[in-house]
Amino acid sequence: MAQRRLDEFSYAEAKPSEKARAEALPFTEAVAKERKQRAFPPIAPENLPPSYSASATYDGKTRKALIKLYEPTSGQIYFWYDNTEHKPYCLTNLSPYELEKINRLIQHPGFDHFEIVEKFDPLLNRNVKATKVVAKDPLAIGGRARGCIRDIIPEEFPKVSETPISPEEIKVWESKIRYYQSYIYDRNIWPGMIYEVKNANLVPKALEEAEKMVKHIRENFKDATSEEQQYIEQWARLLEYPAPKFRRVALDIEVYSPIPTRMPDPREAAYQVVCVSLYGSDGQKRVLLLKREEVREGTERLSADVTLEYFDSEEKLIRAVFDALWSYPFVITFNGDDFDLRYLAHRAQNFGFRRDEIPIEIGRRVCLLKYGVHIDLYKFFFNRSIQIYAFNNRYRDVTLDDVGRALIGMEKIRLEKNIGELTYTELAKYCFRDAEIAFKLTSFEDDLVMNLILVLARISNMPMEDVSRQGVSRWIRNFMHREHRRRNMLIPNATDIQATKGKTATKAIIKGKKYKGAIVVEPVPGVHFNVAVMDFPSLYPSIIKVWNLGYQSIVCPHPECRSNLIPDTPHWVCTEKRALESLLIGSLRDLRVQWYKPKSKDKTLPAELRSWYKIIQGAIKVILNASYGVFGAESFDLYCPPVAEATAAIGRHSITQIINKAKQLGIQVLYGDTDSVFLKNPSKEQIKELARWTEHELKMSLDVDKVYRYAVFSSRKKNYLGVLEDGSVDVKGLTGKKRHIPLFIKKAFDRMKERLAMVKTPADFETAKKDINEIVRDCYIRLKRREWESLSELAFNVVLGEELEHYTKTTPQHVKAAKILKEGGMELKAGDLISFVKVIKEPRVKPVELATKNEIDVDKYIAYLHSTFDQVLDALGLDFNEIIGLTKLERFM
DNA sequence: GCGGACTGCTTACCT
DNA sequence: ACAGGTAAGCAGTCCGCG
Repeated sequence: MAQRRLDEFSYAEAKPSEKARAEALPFTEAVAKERKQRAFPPIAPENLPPSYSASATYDGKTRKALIKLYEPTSGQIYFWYDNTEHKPYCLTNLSPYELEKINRLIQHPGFDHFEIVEKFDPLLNRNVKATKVVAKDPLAIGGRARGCIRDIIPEEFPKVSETPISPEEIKVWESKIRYYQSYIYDRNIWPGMIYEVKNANLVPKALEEAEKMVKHIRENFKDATSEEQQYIEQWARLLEYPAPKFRRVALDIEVYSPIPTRMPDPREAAYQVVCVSLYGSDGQKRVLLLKREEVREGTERLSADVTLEYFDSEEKLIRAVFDALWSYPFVITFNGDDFDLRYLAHRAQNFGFRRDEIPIEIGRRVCLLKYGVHIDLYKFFFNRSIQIYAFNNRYRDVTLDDVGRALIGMEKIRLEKNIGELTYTELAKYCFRDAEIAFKLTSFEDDLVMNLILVLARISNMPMEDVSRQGVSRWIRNFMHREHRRRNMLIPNATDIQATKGKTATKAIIKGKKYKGAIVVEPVPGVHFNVAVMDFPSLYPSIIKVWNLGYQSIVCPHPECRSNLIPDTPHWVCTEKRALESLLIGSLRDLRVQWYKPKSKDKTLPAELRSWYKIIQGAIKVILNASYGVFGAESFDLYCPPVAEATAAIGRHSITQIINKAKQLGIQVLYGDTDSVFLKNPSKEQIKELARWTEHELKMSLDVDKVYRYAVFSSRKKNYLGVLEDGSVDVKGLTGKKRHIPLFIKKAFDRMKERLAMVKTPADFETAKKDINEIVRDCYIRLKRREWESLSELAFNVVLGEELEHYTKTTPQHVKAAKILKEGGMELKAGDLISFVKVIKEPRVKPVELATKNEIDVDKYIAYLHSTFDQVLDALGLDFNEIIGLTKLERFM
């Protein structure tokens, strides 16, 4: 099969045009002048070469939806305005005749007209007539101000109705969808995909190579139903079209602060912007410095390719920064929404800049750009799903320093002085480094982050700004909404889904939870050689697919479906109509498991394509991982707890059946959690038979995920250690891997881990045990003798989960330490990491920087060492106290 | 008035 | 603002005990 390379598409490679080349030149007056002359808005010409729909928004001036197109050859953004007279609307079950009686509606300045439409109601399972209430602008439908159309209808109609009617009977649908989203659903515009402007119309650009691939992929799914194939094709198209090179600049600003520990308030913007760094993908590396009398020139230099520009007025400096913000299609910041861009915008306002001179649109929670697309990496990396599933928890604090260190091995420059006391070059270096880290966070591994955002924008149908800021439940909601519109289905209100399908029936094990979750099998303690771990790839998405789960299909209105019961629940599921979720999630799962995952590991493919496939499969993984949970999340627009409950129940049922079958086949099951079984020394035939049986009986695949040379189980669930064939060690749940424990203990644990990795046979264990004894004893003795390198090795590092005042029920140790820090004048907020050591004196804890060697409560640390090692020692037949006892003897001798 | 048993809170982890 | 299940340590409470 012929594989195409991404760069075979000529426009995918940025070939600098004359204009783009000018961008790469050092900053000159001429360049500045040319930029100032650039027209705004940059309206797309009658005919525009292939461009990416990077963003969508509503333009208040023209009252039109607006698509921001990124043309990668020139590296410019072009605006394409709607030319189809599309208008904002919502839907209601009242007739135009009834609605006409509502004076406040008819006289609303934003009201336009009514239309009668027929839609499929997924809760009633039939077509219904509805009235489309069309407005002149989006705020008329549902603005923040009171008195918008969506509120007027249920408020006023009971007053004017001839027959009594309660507000609950009056339905208003789809009034909370953002207008530009509504627009791109209705006009079938796919964010992140490629379009041309032809005769002023926006036309999708078909790429022959990509289409060939899409067809090829579809043909690989012969067993799927034609409906499923259609969806597989739709997803594959979104994923196969190439990504552009993103011309972009990373920006970071430094502001003078009279109180060095306090961040200046970006809403007041009361203090000077003293330095701004710009790090561009086009090679421009600029540091803009404000000349100040008190500052000396430093002796350190920045590298030769960085230009230092000095400004005698702050206003001019800000204008120079704004020039960049008017010209780059993508702007990268770390926390720009809440600081950098917000500060610059307000500072400019304070200077009296005209509105049209400021390139920033200040929102309540975000700061967007009038010209290009602003990506705030803080928001992106803060996203839990991104943190856990896309980056495997490699960073822990969402700070530029920690994310930079974890992902690209770059740290912030540590300052020993306050911003106000730095020399020019110290300041420049510090500020420039931040911009450099921010930029490189988007460029490492072939622009992984930019491409990931692009892929997610395509899957979720969201502008790049939104997808990079919002959570996974919004991504899923949006592609669900899009499909409702595409199929002419009414998008139900959350309250109506809940009223018809809201009840759960199982009892959760954890107090306060809504329903029962997964099964964890009691482990068989001890050391076991040759352990095969078999699991269901994407169990819950598979269940959603195979069992046709969705809010429509669960507890459907058909009497004949009532016997199609879900095990362990009173719920039944529809046998007649395929649920949207089942199709969308199921097809996405199949595509990942059967296509993108294997392709991302296929060494015969070119490296560049492989890395693109890696990004794709990672993006799908993030979405699939959340696809079950969202149904149990109240915040999700299609919240439907019985769907989540059913999914978990089928999961329990499936794994229970596997365990029974395994036993029946004579395989010992050592452990299992949710979707996995750990099998002791199974034969090839046994594995094959179990997989065959599962495929046949459960209609789901069961794979060998990995084989441990040996695994060590304690008696605790979610706690084990496994050594793979290649000698790498999986540690799961053990205290020794938890990130809050003192480094001192962690180091000893890691030594033990390394030693265990060397064990190949049961016989090897004997010497290994002796060495492990030694490791534990050594650690114990060093603690007793207070021989540690520094106190920070003894620090527990615990995240402050809440604001300090919020701890009212109890005062945990890290909060006690935090309170001591606060007394010393430290500013602390939720999310901060507290480092403390355990000391003898009340309150038994102290922030690490305030403690001294002799006040350490050594016995507490020994107790902690004990419990940490016990998790492994008891499985190895070793005893902590015996190890320590030996030591006592030795010390006597 | 004290200590052990117990519950609840909090964090970090697993799938 | 995806879910529930598990481990661990500590804070706080209750109850019995002449």
